[in-house]
Order: sequence, then C-alpha cells, then structure tokens
Amino acid sequence: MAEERTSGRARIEDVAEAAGVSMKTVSRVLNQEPNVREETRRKVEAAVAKLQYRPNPSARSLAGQRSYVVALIYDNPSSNYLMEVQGGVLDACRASHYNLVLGPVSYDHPDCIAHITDLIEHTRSDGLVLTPPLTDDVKLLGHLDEMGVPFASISPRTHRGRIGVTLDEHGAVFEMVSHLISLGHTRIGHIKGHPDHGASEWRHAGYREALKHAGIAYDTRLVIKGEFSYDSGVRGGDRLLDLEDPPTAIFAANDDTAAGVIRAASKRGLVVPDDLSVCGFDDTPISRQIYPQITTVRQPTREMGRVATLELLKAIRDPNAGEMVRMGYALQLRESTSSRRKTR
Amino acid sequence: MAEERTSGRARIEDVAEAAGVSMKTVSRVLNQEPNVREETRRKVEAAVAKLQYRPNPSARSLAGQRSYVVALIYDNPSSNYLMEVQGGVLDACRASHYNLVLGPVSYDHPDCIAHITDLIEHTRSDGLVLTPPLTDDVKLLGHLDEMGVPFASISPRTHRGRIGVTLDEHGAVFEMVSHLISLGHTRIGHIKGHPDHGASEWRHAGYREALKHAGIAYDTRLVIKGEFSYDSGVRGGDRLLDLEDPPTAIFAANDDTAAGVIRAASKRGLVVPDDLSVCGFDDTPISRQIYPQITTVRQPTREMGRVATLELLKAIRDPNAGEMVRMGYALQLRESTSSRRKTR
DNA sequence: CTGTTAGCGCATTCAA
DNA sequence: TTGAATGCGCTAACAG
Repeated sequence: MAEERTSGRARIEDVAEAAGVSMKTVSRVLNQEPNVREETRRKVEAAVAKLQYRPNPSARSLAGQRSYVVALIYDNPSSNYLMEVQGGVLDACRASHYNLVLGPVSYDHPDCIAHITDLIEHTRSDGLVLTPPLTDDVKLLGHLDEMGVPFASISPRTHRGRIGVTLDEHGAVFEMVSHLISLGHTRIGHIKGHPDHGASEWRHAGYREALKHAGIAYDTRLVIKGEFSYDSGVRGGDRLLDLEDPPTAIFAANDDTAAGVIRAASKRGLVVPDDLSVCGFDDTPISRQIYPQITTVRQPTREMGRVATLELLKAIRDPNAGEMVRMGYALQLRESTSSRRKTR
Repeated sequence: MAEERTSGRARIEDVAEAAGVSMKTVSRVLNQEPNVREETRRKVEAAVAKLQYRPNPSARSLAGQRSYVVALIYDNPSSNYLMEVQGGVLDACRASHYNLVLGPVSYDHPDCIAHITDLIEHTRSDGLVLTPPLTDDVKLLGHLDEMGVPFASISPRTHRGRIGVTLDEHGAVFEMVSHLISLGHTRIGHIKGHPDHGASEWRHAGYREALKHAGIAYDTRLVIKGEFSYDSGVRGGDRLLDLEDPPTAIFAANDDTAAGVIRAASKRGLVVPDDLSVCGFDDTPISRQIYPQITTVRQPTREMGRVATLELLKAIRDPNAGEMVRMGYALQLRESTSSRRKTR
C-alpha cells in the first residue's frame, strides 16, 4: 500500500516510487555509485527534485556504519587563526557532505587525551583534524594510531608518514630575518614562541640560520623566551630594550608578540620603525590594525584547513590514501620595519 | 540467543542484558525518565559503566525523530566575537548532549534566507541561534516562524515575544559618553556602526541621549557613518579631525573602529589621549593590544552564547518556554581617554 | 544494470 | 514500575 504521507518529508521510498524504481537504485544515484543507466539516473534526479528530497543524515549514518563527522581539535590558539582554519575545514566538509564537530581542548590538562578520546567516542567521528600544538604531541598521535582513528595535521613539521598540510616555517623565517639583515640590521633580537609548540623551535631555527648565513654571531642575550602572547611581547621587548647594547630590530615569533614589542617600544618613547624595526608572523588582523602596521609572514590558513580536511577525507575512504601537502607563504612588508638608522 | 559480540561497541541491548532488565528500562535511565526504581537504576548505571556504553547518536536521532542539533547562524562578525559566542553555545550544547553545526552565511547575499533554509533541511536542526545582524532581519525571522523552527537571538534589541539574550546597549553607551562628558569633553564625535546592524542605531541613540542629558547640542557634523571596521575608523577619524573645530573625544561604535581612529590620530601626530580621547565598544582583544589601550564596554559574550542556547533548548522542549534574558555590561576604563586639556 | 531482504541502535507505542 | 513489539530511513549484501 503506497501510502501518500502528506505529513513529513519525502523518504527514499517515496522517491523510488515516484521514479518507478527501487530504493536501492535511488540510493545508487544519490551516492554516485556506478551501474545506473543514464536514463534511470535522470528519472531519479527528477523525482528527487520534485519531492525536494533530502537524505536523512541519521538514517544514513546508522545504516552506513559511519558518522559522516570529522572533528576539529584545537587548544584555543588565536581566534583569528582558528576561525580561518575552521572556515577551511567547513568548506571541505560541506563539499563532501560531512559534518564538523568542534573539539576545544586544554593541551595542559592532564586528561587531555582522555577528553579527546571521549569526544571521538561520543560523536563517533570518522576522523580528526589536528591543529598545533596538538600536532606535536607524540603521545596523542600514538594513542590515535592505536584507536585507529584517521587524522590530518596542520603542522609546521612534517612527521614521517603523516597526512595533512605543512608550511616551511624555517624557510619563511629565514627570508624574513634575511630581509632585516638586508636593511642593515646586525643586532637582531628574537622573542620565541610557546615552548609547547613545535613552531617555536622551527622559527627560532630559521632565525639562527639566517644570522649564520649572513655571518652574524648568534647572541643568546638577544633571544628571549615567549609564549605567542601580547604580554610576552611586552615583557620580551622590555628586556631586549633594557640591554646595554639593544637590538635595532626584533623578530617576534608571531604578530601578537610583535604588537607587544611595539607597545614596549612606544612606552619608552622609541619610534617604530625609526628606532626599532619589528616583525611578526601569521599576518593576523592585528598586524594591520595597529600603528605602525606590522611586517609579517602570511600563511594561507583557510586553505590549509581545507586541504588538510580533504586529505583526511581521502584517508577515511582509503587508509592508505592521503599525504602531507606543503603550502606556500609570503612576506608582507609593511610599516614596522625599515633600514637601520646610521646614527644611534 | 544472547550473542556476545566481541567486536564493536556495546549496544543498549547489551546493557539491558548485563543489568538483567529490558531495553526500555535502560532507555528510561539514560534519558532520566521517571518510573524507575532506585535499585534498578543503579544496576543499569553499573552495567553502563562496565560496558563503557555510549548511546549511538544516529540511532537516537533516527528513532527519536529529532537531530539533537542546533545551528549557529552568523555572518562573519569579528573572529573574537564569534569564537566567544561559539564557545558559549558549545558549552550549553555539550551539557545537554546536543551537537552544534556552524552556519556561516552572507547577509548581503540575495539567497541568504534560502541558504539558511537549506542548512536547516540538510542538518535537520532542531533549532537555531542567531547573531547580529541576522537578528534584525524581520523577513528572516518571519520565514523561520513559518517553518516552525525555534530560534534564539543574541541581540541588542528586544523583539516582543522572542527568546534569547539582550544587552542594554543604549544604557551602556549612555554611561560611556556620560563618562567622556564628566572628563570635561563637550565636543564629542561619533562614528557609527554598520547600517544593517540594529546595534548601530542603539549605540547612536545612547550617544545622543547622553549629550541631551548633559545639555550638549547634537551636531550632525560630528556624527560619521561607519561599518564596524578598522578602515571605517580611519576614514571617520580623518574626517572628524579635519573639521575646523574638531572634537576632543570620539566615541567609536566598536573597538575596531576605535583602533582606526587612533591610527588616524597618530598619523597626524596627535597623541591619544592627550590630544584626543577615544573609546570603543565590545572589549575585544585589540582594545588591549594596541597603544594606548582602549577604553571600552565589556559584554559577557561567551555567557551570552551559553544563555541564548539554554533558552533555545528550553523552547525546543516546550514551544511556550524560553525567554529574553537581559545581560549585564561593564565599562572598561583604560588609556585612550583622559580629561580634556585646558589649552588647545 | 536492477531489485529484495535484512538489519543498523535506539525510542516509542501499548500492554502487563 | 516494567517489558515486548514495531519502525525511524537508510545502506549492504546478495540475488536476479
């Protein structure tokens, strides 16, 4: 009895009836499976359109034994960074009819791994996208391997056999610091990033390499600990500018830190870039919303989220698929850097 | 035949067997339904713990005829604002075992409403949380009413019969501008927010009201159009400072705009706050990461997301439940404002 | 190339 | 206070 259900939405059965085929054939068309005659396909598509049919995600998941969910795991990096990544992940998910669930975690928390496990269990996520610094946590990665959950990393570091995206931060910093050197600076300070982030070491290494390449001695007094925060930029800037022989340029590990350095300089009446050149990393909005605008490195954050997710989806389909994709960067030269002043 | 399934997760049936009760009883315990003896409840809970049972969300949705999904609809406001709201919404969702799906939309786009409708259909969302300026779109709200989708607004405006959260922006701005007046300022400029946002009018009204209350004439030349952006702050600041008789203080509609004003001032060598007081609204990170730090109004954004979602969930359970909750604000007096200089 | 059958794991009747 | 039966809408395995 083909009951016309006036109430509720169309089901796959209704579509099948309207198209004069079986449920399975409709299913084939919807899932782009092969073995459907072109004419049949068109009939089905017409019925789908006519009935405004939308597959029920729950039913699809239940029967299909997968959730069509990927989780984005992050530990509150900057809002801007995260929104961009999230946007990219979302783009990729939508294009593939996957859903995104958000997994904010505290990297510091002793039960961090348990929280992630819980999230996976609860949501039945088919895979994960990891952001720094979680991408650097060997213990977490091992745990995920054991669980058999596919994941993609957005990482400055290329771990062997992992999938996701990387950026050559070492190279980017090398260029950035080399640029400072080309402006005549020789005493160049560096405020490092958060010690838990692999990026901090990579950026520091790029800095060191650029100095070496230019034949400038590495001076430990010019390298200050930081944590990717505005406050650590202020503190680090204070310490560097208090030195007897202060630097004429400072490479801060990210834009927030650079903004802090600019504040430290402004406080003591120094003019950036006339008295001090400052540069950052990430090209977050603050780098343009501050006076002077900050010279920095742009990375295609949104695209990185998108591509990482695409690689993840490949790996979900086929555990052997997916790779680590290297993304490009670009120096953004703005107002906070200039040639070293002759007199000082 | 109670088959022990070594593979896969525990199902509700396994729990029932382990506890020596029926599936339905387990279901009752899980959903906190009444009519379960305390002893039975404990037995079930023990079995749940022992088997590490987790309900399958898809099965639950399918059988229960609802998605346990709420959608957060937004048109890229600032990242910081959105991350906060999103965090609050997420908190509320998790506490109630709901899932969040993200619904970024373009308010400008002619098919905006269709896109939202599509999202709802696809995700089968049980309800929506709306952020400005979508909260001010009468056409959208009407459409949602027609569809019968419950929604909560995070809105500066209290629409009759709507649910969600509001903030008394009018009062907040009144206090803010009154504070400027108490510092001795009488020529106070205002750069408005985006015309599509109801907030812009409310903030403007608060400004006007404060002037009136202090007996200061409203001067249209001191009120400039803006759009909540840094750039509009720079442009607006330029225009105001180019006046023959420029203001000694500027109330910018939000922090980004205020940052732009500070840049405009800095460009022409004016010192904030000595030569010009500037204040903003929202207390976003930029207000603290800029020199000088911006005097602004703080609103409990994250809490607003949480409370709005809680009201939505009430309304999902019972269409007559849920209300419009008024949230508090607080002036953040910082470095960008000071007493009007006597000489000028 | 297409259809039939049997669940996926849960909530929801209704009866006991 | 509890339980047995039925089906949510779809995909998977197998037949044709």
